[in-house]
Amino acid sequence: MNSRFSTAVHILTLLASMPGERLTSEFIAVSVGTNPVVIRRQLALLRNAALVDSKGARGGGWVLARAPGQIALSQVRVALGSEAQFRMHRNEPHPNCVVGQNVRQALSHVYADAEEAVNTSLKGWTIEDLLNEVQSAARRKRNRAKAQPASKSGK
Amino acid sequence: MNSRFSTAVHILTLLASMPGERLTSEFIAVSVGTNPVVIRRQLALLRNAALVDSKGARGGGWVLARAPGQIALSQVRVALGSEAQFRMHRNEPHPNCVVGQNVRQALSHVYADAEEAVNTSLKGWTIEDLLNEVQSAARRKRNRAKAQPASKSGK
DNA sequence: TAAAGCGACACAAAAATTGTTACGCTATTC
DNA sequence: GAATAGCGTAACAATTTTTGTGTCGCTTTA
Repeated sequence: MNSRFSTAVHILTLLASMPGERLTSEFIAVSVGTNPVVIRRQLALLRNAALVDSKGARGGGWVLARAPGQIALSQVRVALGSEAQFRMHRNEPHPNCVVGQNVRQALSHVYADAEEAVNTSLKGWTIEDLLNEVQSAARRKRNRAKAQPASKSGK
Repeated sequence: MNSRFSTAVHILTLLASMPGERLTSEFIAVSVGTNPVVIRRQLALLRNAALVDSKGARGGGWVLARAPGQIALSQVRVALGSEAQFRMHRNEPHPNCVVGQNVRQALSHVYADAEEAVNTSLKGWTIEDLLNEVQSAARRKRNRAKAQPASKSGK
């Protein structure tokens, strides 16, 4: 299942946090804690959806293709093609089993409904929202650390 | 990824299609096309949620614990504990990366929202609905076959 | 013209899921 | 009351999916 979506949001938020700068896949990979090729794979999909822009060669790298507030998480989801939260079981049912022969089709309606619900939900969040949450969480941590310089050198 | 949910719905629909009868895990396994132990694993979870009832020993087997119209797919989902459609990436982010250190927490809000949306959607479907869909699909196929006894002996 | 970066593919490693075997326990049935 | 059908469960094997790596070519900037 898809931790890919999580990674993609992570990357986009990172790009949003350093506006204007072109980040290389290697830099991103170090921040995220994985391999540059993994990053490129993800970003290639996001580029197809016109969410990011890449430039090869020296001085190249990645930037957001639009304002963070204009990137809804539903778009990210679609871009990744990760719309398969539900998955059919692929067993060969017994030929005489009426249920087995037809349940998948019935389920596909259910799943289409659920997908739509998820999408609607994700439409309510943008990369800007995420960045804000991340930054205020970081601020809270800093304040807490300053208030109680308890453990290691108040860092 | 969870094709488990699909399997569980399949099983429940099968039980609903033969009301009153206790089906053995082996019978179900043959219908579904898998191993009895796999079936039991699933049904054990559904039993914990009081959706089905089992009886061991001779003459034993499984039945629905309530009317098919009283089993919502959201309950099935909860019973299976399959509420992890989204998964966090588990890479160790760089210690200095503010985004990496906080994005998971931010995402957890997003995911909680989405889960709720899915649940609401699944509440709208019951096993009875599925059974009806399955049965009318089967009926349609039969009629089509009768209308054009084209291929193999009009079967 | 050399180096930095992306693009893409093939392959390796790891993780998660699914299937299988085996054995104990319980309640029927004869 | 003994044999048998069937669940309960755990351990293990096989498969599938996901993630990570290595490599090499191409492009652009310095």
